[in-house]
Formats: sequence, C-alpha cells, structure tokens
Amino acid sequence: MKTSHTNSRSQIIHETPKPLYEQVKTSVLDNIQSGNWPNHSQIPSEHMMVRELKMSRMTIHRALRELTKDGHLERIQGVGIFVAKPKPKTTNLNLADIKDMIQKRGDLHNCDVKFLQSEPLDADVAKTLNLKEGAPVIRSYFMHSQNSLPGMLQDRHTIPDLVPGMLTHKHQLTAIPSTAEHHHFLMLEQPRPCVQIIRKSWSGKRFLSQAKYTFPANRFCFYC
Amino acid sequence: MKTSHTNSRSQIIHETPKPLYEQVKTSVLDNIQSGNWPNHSQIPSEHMMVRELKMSRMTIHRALRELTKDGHLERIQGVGIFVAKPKPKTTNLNLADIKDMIQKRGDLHNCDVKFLQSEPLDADVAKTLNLKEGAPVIRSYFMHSQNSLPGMLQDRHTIPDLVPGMLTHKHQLTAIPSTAEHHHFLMLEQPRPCVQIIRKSWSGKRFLSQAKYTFPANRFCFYC
DNA sequence: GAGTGGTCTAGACCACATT
DNA sequence: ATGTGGTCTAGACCACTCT
Repeated sequence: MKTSHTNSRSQIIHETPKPLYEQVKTSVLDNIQSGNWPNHSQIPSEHMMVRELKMSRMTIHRALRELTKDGHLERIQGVGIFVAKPKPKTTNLNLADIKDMIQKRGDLHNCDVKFLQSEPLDADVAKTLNLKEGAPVIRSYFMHSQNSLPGMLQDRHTIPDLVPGMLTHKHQLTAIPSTAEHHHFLMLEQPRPCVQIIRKSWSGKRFLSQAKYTFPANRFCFYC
Repeated sequence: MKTSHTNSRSQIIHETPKPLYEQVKTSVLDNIQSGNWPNHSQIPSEHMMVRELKMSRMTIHRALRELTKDGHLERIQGVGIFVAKPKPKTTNLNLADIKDMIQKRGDLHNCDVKFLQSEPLDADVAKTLNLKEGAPVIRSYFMHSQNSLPGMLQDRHTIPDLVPGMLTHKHQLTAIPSTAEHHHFLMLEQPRPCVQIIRKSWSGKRFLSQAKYTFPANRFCFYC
C-alpha cells in the first residue's frame, strides 16, 4: 500500500468543513425525517451505500454506528439496518455516571431492605425485557434514606445467573405520579410527582437486571 | 492490498470474544481507575499505542474516541489525550449536553411563540435569582413540538443586557404536577407528571436568564 | 451460498499545536 | 520540523441470518 489514496473527494472535504461521515449522518436523518425511509423499514445496506456514495466502508460504518448509538437506527447482524422505533419520545441525555449517584450517596446514607425474595417474573417486566414470563428472578426492594428521611426507592429484578465481564447499561428517566406503594414505603402523606430512573443492565446480549429508582420530587432535586 | 491481513491476533480475537477496541477501552479505564494515569495527566498518544499494542491506528482511535464521548478522556488536536476531570459530586447528574437536547431536537422540531414581551420581574423569580422585583425582563414562552405534538414548554426570563463571553449554566431537574397553564399550552387533557428542567445562565457573576423546560412524562422520556 | 453487519489492517492526507 | 489527533481508503476476515 504505497500509493496515495488521495482522490477528488479530498478537495470536497476541504470545501465543505463537515466530515464525510457527518454528511452521511445528516443524509440518513433527512431520509428518516422526510418519511422517505419509514419507521421500522430497512434501509440500504452498508455495502450498498459504499457503492452508491463511493465512500469507504469504514466511513459509512462509522456514520451508521453513531446513528445507532443515538437511537435513530437499529442494526441486526446478518439481517440489515432499520429505522428505529417510532421515536415516541427521546432525546438522549448523557447521564454518564448515574451509577455514582446511585451508589455514592454516602454521606447520610441508610438502606432498609423492604423485601428480598425469589419470585416469578411478572408479565410487565417480562415484556419490556423480552424474557419469558414466570421465569425465576430475584426481586429486591430497598429504601434509601438520608437523615432518616426516605429519599429513594429501589425496585430491582435480577436474573440469577453468573456474571461475566463487560456490563452495559441503559437508563431511562421520566416522571410518574406516586403510587400507593410509594406512599407506604416512602412515607408520603399525599400524592407527589416522582422522578423515576429505570436502569437496565446487560452482559453482552444477556439481560441481567432491571432496577427502578424512584425519587419523590419534593424531597429530591438533581443538580447538573 | 492483495495479501491477507490475518495475523496471530486473529486467534486472540477468537479466544477472547471481546473485540480489540473493547480490550483497549478496558485497559485504559483500568489505568485511570488504578491511579496509574492520574486526572488531567496526558496519556500515551495514539501512535504510541499503535506501536506498543501492535494494533491498527483505527482500532486504537475508535477506543479512545468512544472513551472521550463517554466523558473519560479529553482530546486536543495537535496536543494529546488527557484523563478527564474528576467525577462530579454525589447526587449530581452529569447532563453534559442538555444544551444539545434543547437545541438539537432537530428531527421533527417545531416551535411556536406563545408570547414574547417585556414585563416586570415577578417576586418569585426575583427571589431565586437575588434580583430586584419589578426590574424589566423579557419573558418568552415557547412551545416546542414533534410531529405537531407539543412536547416541551419553555418559559424564559431574560435580563435585557449585552451579552459578554464565558457563559456558565446551572441545571436543576425535578418532577412536577402539571398546571392549568401546561394543560392549555401543551394540550394536555388530564393532569400528568412532568419532568422540569430549570436552567440558569450567568456571565461571570451577572445573571442573564432563567429558563424552565417542561416535558409531560407521557410524551417524553430521556434515554441515557 | 449469498448477503449482512462487526471488526481490523496498513497505510494515507489533513489541520493543528509546539518547539 | 515534528508530533498530535481527525479523517479516510481499499481492501480483508469473521459471525451471523436467511434461503
């Protein structure tokens, strides 16, 4: 590989400040936004785009990979690339260390185990995790307190399995109305809106656990 | 490039399911966590790692680029790569790119100006900002939509002043019950818990603006 | 077997910063 | 001038899915 790889596109790069992979990304987003590529539809394969756009596969691949990480596309090895779920909501925040928030609440931290038991997986969680309903899971229910005031409820479902390396997590943040359960465990005297963070953990493609963290808004506030 | 690129590492790949760039990532993270590479210190350059680890630069580059996006490293072109700043304080979320969230909602974004006027600063905002009540401020009220469905309400108070450089922001995230105003502007048919982000902006010690962003939880979800 | 995405290589040119 | 990161190429092999 001694010959130069420079070609006419090098000049295009210079004329347009945006890198090629960024141009590919916006092009793909345009196709999605305009409805040209409908939701859940399959989009041209990487090799196809390589031929069509006359770019290197690494360039195409990077563009599509980043769009996937941002939730716009879904890639299935051996099958193809699809426009991601109907974007019901979405806007990605970079909550890099939610882990710290959850663990490191060290100062005045107190933790009560409300219950900890093996139980069959309920239909709701089973569906969201694409697992069999009724499979045995470990359900743990913790109440975290600060100054003896309940501040966070943790409801976790864990698949009882050996844990290999390289965990990955997905977080989802929303607001919910408080439920009777919250009123009881968090000692709420009246309904309160709560911030809820759902954290799903995976080891490779194997689901490991889901945890719901619930914070009553009147007792908690997140500073960024 | 007719010769095969297969080398001994191909077998390593087979033996260890983890891709090379993932191995590099964990290796780098190990060095950071162990204190081997202290905060703000410069780490070996990409070319150095290429030589040391005998991998392609693209592989090294991908690992470091992803670590940068995740906030573990900081890269400066022409200078080098550095261990990123120490972790934020407990209970602080790192909403690094709330700005992006607010601006970048480019996909299907639409913005209606509900009103935009100068008005005297009300007591509530004045107190939280330590400003004089009744001072003239510009009040703007925007409704941001996706697919013609209202998804975010923005209520901003801006001090009418020249804007020098070096903006700083503070964000605060909580959950609130919806108000009659929300029902009207966001076209909510029933009370919904909402995620609310309050963003305060300063120029040095001079307050510039406060904006409240309100998202009905049933239409919005934050993925992290 | 054909097609797909996942990864990797060994180069290359560029913009940028420091010396 | 040297070294750095940012991008890009033109191939390659692999694991996977589908027919």
